[in-house]
Amino acid sequence: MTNDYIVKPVYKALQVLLCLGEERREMALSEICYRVAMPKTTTFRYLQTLCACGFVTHDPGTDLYRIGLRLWAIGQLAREPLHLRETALPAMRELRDRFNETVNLGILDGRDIVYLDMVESRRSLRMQAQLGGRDPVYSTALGKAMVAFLPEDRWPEHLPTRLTPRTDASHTTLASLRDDLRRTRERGYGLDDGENEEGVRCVGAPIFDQDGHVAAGVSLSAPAARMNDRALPEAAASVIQTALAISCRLGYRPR
Amino acid sequence: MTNDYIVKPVYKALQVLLCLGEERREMALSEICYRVAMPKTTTFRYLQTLCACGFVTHDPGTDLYRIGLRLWAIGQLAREPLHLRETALPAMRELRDRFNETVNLGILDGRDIVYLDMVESRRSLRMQAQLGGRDPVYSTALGKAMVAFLPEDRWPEHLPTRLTPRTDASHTTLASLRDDLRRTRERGYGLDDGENEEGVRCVGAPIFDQDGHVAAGVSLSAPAARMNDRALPEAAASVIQTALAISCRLGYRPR
DNA sequence: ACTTCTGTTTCTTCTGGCGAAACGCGGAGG
DNA sequence: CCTCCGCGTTTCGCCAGAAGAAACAGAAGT
Repeated sequence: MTNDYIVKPVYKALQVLLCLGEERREMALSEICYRVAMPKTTTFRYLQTLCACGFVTHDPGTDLYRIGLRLWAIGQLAREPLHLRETALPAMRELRDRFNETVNLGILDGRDIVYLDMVESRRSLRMQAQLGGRDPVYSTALGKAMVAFLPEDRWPEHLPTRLTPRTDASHTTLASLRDDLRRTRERGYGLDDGENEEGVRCVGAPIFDQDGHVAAGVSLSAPAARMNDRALPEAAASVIQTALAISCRLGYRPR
Repeated sequence: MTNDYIVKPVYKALQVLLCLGEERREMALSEICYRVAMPKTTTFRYLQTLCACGFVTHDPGTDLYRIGLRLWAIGQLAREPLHLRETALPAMRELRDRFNETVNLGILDGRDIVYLDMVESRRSLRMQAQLGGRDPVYSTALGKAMVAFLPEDRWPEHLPTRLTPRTDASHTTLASLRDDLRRTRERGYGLDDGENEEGVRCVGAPIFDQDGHVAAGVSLSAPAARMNDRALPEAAASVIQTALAISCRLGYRPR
């Protein structure tokens, strides 16, 4: 079965929907059509159709569009990540309570990670990702931890062809990124050392399912001042331990 | 501006998506195409397209489809009902705490209500709607409370042309339903007396926005044994009071 | 073996998706 | 005042591809 069955108008309209959904704010027609690189007329029609179905809401006062009620509702009802979240939550809480830093659960989606759940530090200064939000695989500990444990011939599926550094610490070449992934695999955890956001350190480890495949990842994030080089080894070991505990609850059997 | 801009394939694919979303379980191709009343080939293509974009996930083992990660993620990020929920929540909690029964917040969406938020009773036997879930306007106190305060020429937008009773207590004719709506408007609250679910009573009142338009509704639900005819007047008065408090926080000015 | 049901593929018709261009409006600047 | 620009909305005609009937392939049951 190949991809011969893509209905082009549907595919393109869904890109419009994704654009609005990921932007997380109201957008104007011009901005949307620029973002999705489609002619204005086409984008306009898709938006009208999306509005007719309740997936998008148009504010006639401002002429801005935003995600609509029906999409919100379906999103609340969707069971997609439910089992994983429930399974991971107890161990995530333990990890959070041990370090009083934020713990994230995420999975791979193309070249991004998507945050499935998070258990936040109780401190004022804490990491706060968005449930359902995304970050690039290559600049996050979560992303690197998951990809590193995939077969190498599957890495290109999750890595960009060109790197857009998010900070001064981000990787700028694919070669250095692949080295980092190999290091990640050897030591068992991925490290985001200010690559996704300046001043933030993050340690991530992969979660395996019952077939031994990478199912998700769990990470501990903190301000760099609190996760310095002395604190890192213990944090890394605990993240690995947490990921393993969750994996076993998913049916994974370590060899 | 009329509805001359509907892109048919997009519209139809979104009906497939709505079908899957509202069903809340995995479905097979045959069942979906029966539900949306489309030819198998067409439905199959739409599903492939929806899968390609991550809105639907196909399980190759079972050949079943379900709502996919990307739709879940957008649903979590969507801000659609956020302001209403935040505004209503404190008053809803007070109402719940006063009666120790479940309080629901919902809005109109076509002929249904959609549950935006809920604050649940702490008792074992309690009402439990689904966040993002739907019920028909005509059989719910929430629905009736909201529609009753719309101009009557807008009632047909929200009422079915033919009634499908959900219980023995449900309305069976449009005439009796319209009488109920007029009564609702006179007394200020809608009553679901076992019409949506047997043995459940529910009182609902409309929430108005700053322009005096119906924005939402709030309701108190309980097992009928606990909300008998002696308890009903006080509950109704409190629900009306809560709705008014929320309305004022939304900028509504009572006359 | 045959039947039934499922999902997948093929082929041809003609609908309507598509986008360039035009239109209308409001705001900013000279 | 006028002109320009940028926005969203509308028009028009071509041909790409959406559409669906029919066939195919496989699995399960009798």
